[in-house]
Amino acid sequence: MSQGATAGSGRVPASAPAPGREQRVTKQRLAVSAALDDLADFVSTQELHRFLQERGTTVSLATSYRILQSLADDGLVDVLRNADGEAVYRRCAVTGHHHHLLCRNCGKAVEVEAPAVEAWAARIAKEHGFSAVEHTVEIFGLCPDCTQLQAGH
Amino acid sequence: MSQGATAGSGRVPASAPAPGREQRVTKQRLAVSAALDDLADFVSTQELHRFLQERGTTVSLATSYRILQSLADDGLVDVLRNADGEAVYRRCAVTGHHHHLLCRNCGKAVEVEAPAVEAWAARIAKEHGFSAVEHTVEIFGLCPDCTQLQAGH
DNA sequence: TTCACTGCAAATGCTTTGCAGCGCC
DNA sequence: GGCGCTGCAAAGCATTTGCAGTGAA
Repeated sequence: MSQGATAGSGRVPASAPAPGREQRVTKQRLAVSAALDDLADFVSTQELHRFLQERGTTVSLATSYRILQSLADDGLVDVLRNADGEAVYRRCAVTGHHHHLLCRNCGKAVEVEAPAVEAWAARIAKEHGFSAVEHTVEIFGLCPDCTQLQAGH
Repeated sequence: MSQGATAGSGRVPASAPAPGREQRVTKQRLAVSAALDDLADFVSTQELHRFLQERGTTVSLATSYRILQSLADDGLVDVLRNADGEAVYRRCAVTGHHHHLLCRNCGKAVEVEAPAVEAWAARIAKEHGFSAVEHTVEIFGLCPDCTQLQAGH
């Protein structure tokens, strides 16, 4: 609690993500980006690193962590936590801000948008005088498939 | 990712949790249970352990982890992951569902209700065929006091 | 040439586990 | 009296970070 919030990325939420923040295009960055495209599903840093090794591309583990965090900070990928508490990333299908509907059994994730919730969060924060606001919204449940399995049990 | 539930506990999912699985009533177990009642909200094991220490009850950190996992295995508490990937627990039967507006600087928390959000979450889940739904909503920002401090800086 | 990006390895911090003693049943 | 539960300390792991060399612009 004391080491607060920062929602995954160990970065100070400097309110403005610096627009002119250029990023050098390196072999490693391209490799990670390409891997995310190919995987097209949530992967942990460890998994992505293993994938790159098998593919023959060499990117050190530390660098994998750094690139993934960087991408997440820039909003280019989605960050979530799997059941083991590891951070998992996936290329954003939707570029805008959105939330997730997660199956607590199989891990399936559905992206959902919630303009109403965004507005609500902004209003509540304003009413209480809060600034530099961010929010997280996650819905957990059993997806249709897992619901059936449970019922059959 | 592939392995559901057990969330971190290196425990074999023995399919049937053995009905007669008796649990000895120890001072520590009672202390943890009482603490969960008093906190009545999601706490990480570390937080709960700190809380117990401040309260004067002595329960080792390792034991806190064991008891919390045990309770979770028996379905007596809810388990979730916070933004930092730590496991957070909460007593199941919650009276009065609500969310929080948190200051990321001083930790101040304001409880807020959001009937509109509850309804939205339920609807979204239903649309996607999800059952046994729960959700978490947290808003992070700088409280009025901390906003001023930042501005003055 | 400059300075961000990398790789390596050590460090960090949460969580788990082995082992011996204690206390609930 | 037996055996599960505790505490302590060491081990395990994912993730982060310091530092010096490399390469993109």
